[in-house]
Amino acid sequence: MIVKTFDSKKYTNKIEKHAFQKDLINWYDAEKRDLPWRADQDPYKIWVSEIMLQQTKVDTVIPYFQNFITSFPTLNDLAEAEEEKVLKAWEGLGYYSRARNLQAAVREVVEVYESKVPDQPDLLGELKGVGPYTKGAILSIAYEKPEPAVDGNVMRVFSRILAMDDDIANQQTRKKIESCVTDLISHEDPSAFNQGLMELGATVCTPKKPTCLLCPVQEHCQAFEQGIQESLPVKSKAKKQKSLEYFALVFKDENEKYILEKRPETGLLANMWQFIMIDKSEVQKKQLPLYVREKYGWSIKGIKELSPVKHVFSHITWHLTVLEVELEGEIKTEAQASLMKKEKIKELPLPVSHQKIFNQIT
DNA sequence: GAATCGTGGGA
DNA sequence: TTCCCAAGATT
Repeated sequence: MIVKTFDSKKYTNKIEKHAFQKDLINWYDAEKRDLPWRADQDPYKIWVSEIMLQQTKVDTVIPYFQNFITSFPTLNDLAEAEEEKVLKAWEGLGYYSRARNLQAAVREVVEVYESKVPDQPDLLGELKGVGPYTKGAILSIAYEKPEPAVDGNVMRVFSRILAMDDDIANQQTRKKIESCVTDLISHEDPSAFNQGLMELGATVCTPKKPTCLLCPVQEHCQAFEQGIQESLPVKSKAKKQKSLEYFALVFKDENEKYILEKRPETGLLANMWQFIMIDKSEVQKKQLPLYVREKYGWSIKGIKELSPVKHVFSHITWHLTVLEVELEGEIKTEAQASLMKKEKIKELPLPVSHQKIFNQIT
């Protein structure tokens, strides 16, 4: 059997390890930003912050983190909370499965590990939503264990430090860089080492126009030495996204009540609430009254067209034609749909696209 | 391995 | 406008 091996030493041997560690950690200790999740080493709070920070900027996360910890101060509080309250606290942050996975994992920690976040890599990595990066982040930051925590920042920083031209869009590259970090990580302060790499990537070793003149590890950087820092890391481009068109129907009855439905528990915007959507390819606007009568059994008194909503996701763009539809008679809603007043809607977790619709309701 | 899964901000 | 980007994980 042939096993492909990656010789990380081929890269990391070029680095003066202890000087690199010292320069990075001293810089981090002096320059690190004062962020709310750096107030203490509570594994639960570190965990929450790391999940929120996935693919999300620090400035965006700060208020969500503050509110989340106020609402769910401890692991047990989160375990006992209603899922809908958790989703509401996550509303607007995106990637909502993060919130559901976090709560599921926290419940497992309560039941299986007596409410103590595991400090063993294998056990921690089995929890829902805890992948290679988050596992390493919790272990190093909360438990001072010398484990790699390789995110986009670290891949960029290491691509430059080591002058690696591997495509960072390739999954395999993360594993290679994990090996390199394992070679170089400080065993005296793995937390400052890992966070220092990320802090450096976020503030100095930026994707475009890195400020190498301010870099604490400039003298250790192979890319800077070769003058190729602007062309690293190599990253292949994502393909173009699809476009989908829907009617978004704001059904309203005689008592100023609106009809919303809960989305399926898997897939896009799982378990979030929304106004009823109909794929435009299924029905034309003229046919709507007939369609609504056949599918829902409701009679339409009048239709008013509101402003269209365009919403861009990572891989899809929604074009929503928004229609406020007055219904007559008594309304019976199906299992997953509910009739409710505006005040009630405000308590439900809505994706941003449907907040845009809600904000148009008079 | 490639797709899926959100959102807001900046160049 | 359009594109890229941000402390990734899951399927």
